[in-house]
Amino acid sequence: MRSHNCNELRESHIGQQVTLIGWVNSARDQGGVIFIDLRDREGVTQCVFRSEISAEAAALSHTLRVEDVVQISGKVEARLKTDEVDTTNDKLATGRIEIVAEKLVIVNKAEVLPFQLDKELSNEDIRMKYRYLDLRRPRMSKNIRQRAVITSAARRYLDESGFFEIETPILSNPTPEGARDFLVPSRLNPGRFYALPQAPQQYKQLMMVAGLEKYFQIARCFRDEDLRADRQPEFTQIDIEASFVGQEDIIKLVEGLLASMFKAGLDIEIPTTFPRMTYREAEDIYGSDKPDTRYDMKIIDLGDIFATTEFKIFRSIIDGGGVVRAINAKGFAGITTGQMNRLNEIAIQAGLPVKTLAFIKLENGEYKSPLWKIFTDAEKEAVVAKLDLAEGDIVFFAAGKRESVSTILGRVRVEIADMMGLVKDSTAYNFLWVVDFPLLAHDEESGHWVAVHHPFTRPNPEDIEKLEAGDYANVRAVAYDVVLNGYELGGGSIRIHEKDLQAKMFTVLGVDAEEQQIKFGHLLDAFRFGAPPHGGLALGLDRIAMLIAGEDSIREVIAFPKNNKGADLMASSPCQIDFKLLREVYVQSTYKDPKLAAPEKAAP
RNA sequence: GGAGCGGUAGCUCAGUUGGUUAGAGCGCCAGCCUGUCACGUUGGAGGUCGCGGGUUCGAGCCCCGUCCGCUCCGCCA
Repeated sequence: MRSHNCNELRESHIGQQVTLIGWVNSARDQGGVIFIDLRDREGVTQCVFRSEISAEAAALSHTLRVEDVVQISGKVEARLKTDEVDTTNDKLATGRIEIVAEKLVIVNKAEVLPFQLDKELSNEDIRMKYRYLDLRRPRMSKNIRQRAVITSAARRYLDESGFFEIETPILSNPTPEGARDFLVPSRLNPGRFYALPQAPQQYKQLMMVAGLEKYFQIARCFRDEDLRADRQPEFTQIDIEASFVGQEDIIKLVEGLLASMFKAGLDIEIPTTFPRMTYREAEDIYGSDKPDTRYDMKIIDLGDIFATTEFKIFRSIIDGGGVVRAINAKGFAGITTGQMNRLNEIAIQAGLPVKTLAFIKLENGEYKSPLWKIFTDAEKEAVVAKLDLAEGDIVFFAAGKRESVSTILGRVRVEIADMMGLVKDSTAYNFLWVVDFPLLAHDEESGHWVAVHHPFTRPNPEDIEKLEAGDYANVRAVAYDVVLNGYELGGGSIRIHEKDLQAKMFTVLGVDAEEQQIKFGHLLDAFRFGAPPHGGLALGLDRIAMLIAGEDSIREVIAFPKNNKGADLMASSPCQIDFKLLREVYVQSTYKDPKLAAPEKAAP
């Protein structure tokens, strides 16, 4: 069908007879001479039609329309370049040659497309409905290719590191205490259901018990939760588990893995030792467990300055074990009213107990602040010094419980960075390990302790006494997240491999012995028969591909993603299921469609 | 479940204080054009202003409701 692809021919091919096949990328009909840019997935090659060469081909070329599939045969010729005329095109890799067409076969005509492939398109409905056309656009085609390349690099790296790629069941059980599950009814077992896996967590641990030692999987995972730009109901993890390893082994492996993926995807060398930060530091300094460290704007604690303050509000908060903290948005004193309102909204949403975010700004040598008249001279001086408050700066304050203040200032920090455009270098990749996550968190709503990572996570051996003593809030886990530019790329932990410790953990989480046996019996049993110490991590492949592609939604790196409501507009899924099909799997719908349920109005 | 932004030609968007026949660019259709590469050029077609109701002499614009999309919070590794 073809002798070369559309990105192959160079000056060295001049004089050769070739056949190309692809899509009409553009047609420039000049009456006597017609230029067709022929495109395949590799690139574009210009083909010229002249009636002197082939009257038949030239006549047919007048009828070509963008996106027709055509086969063109002819001779490779040099494009003319003299002092007077230059017909070469440096924008094309093939721009120094062209095909002088002798034969044209219209393989398949294309109707007029619903949108132009060479223009950006903001209507995501239409993009998704015609996703197969959307994917023809260079940007999307590049994204999908890049994803394939980095996936392949990950496979190669793990393969070379001695990991077996092993598949785990898609039809499995619901995940206790996890996200909502997608359910699949079982026809052979009336009234019973499978669930699609949220992650292959238990299977991979059981593979370690099985003695497979090093496992990975490019694993599809499913969660029935609300969606976001970086969240899809089905997504892909690079899931990794290994035996006889500690945290340092996993960290080293993953640093190398990510380096190989970035090398493959972007041809850049990233440093293979990432900075580390404890969870506590991340929360205190950046107000997030996945801080974006491409810009500074650290949260500063002012507890020492206000330790003995007369200012009643700060006084009572500090006495009550709370904190007073602030961030300095350097050079942002010119903040607009609209931006200020936006920050207030964000702060309130994040839990700010008052209606406005307190600030101090220094403009034209003058301090402006609702707090200024309240602070003593010594406090003013200390605040200015500690926050490095200079001309043109604005400082935002929050006071209250430690966690709440972190959240508020962390969100405000990110928003300010966005408003100020602090991320100037779009090719900056700030990797970071966040370590020493807490093992447990108290869920205010249910009153229970819940696992911060998951219930199989190993408590830090130094904190075992605290676990025994019931001091749950202060038990650290051997758990770690890898973060890039404010996105969590992945997380993992060293696991519990002892039956008794695992049972103890379940008990702390409020799972009694009977329930343990029902839900986790297989795992507890497995741990009785010589389970090796093990641990691992899972990386979000979609997010990595997104960041490498420079996109801000994972939909841009997934061939057929779902929209905000989990729908595929092209295939119209999810769809209604025929009553007969439901009956076969013993499922009865209790849903009443409000549109159908509305009583018919009598015609007038 | 909540908040914000959006929905005007096939696509991207503009549309003033509510006022004549709702505009532009690209695309599309029909011509012209032998060196273009965002080709150029002449002419033309194309609209239920998301949908429903209301206010008004008059609504793309104001009000109420509703649907859809996106972003964020809640939720979620």
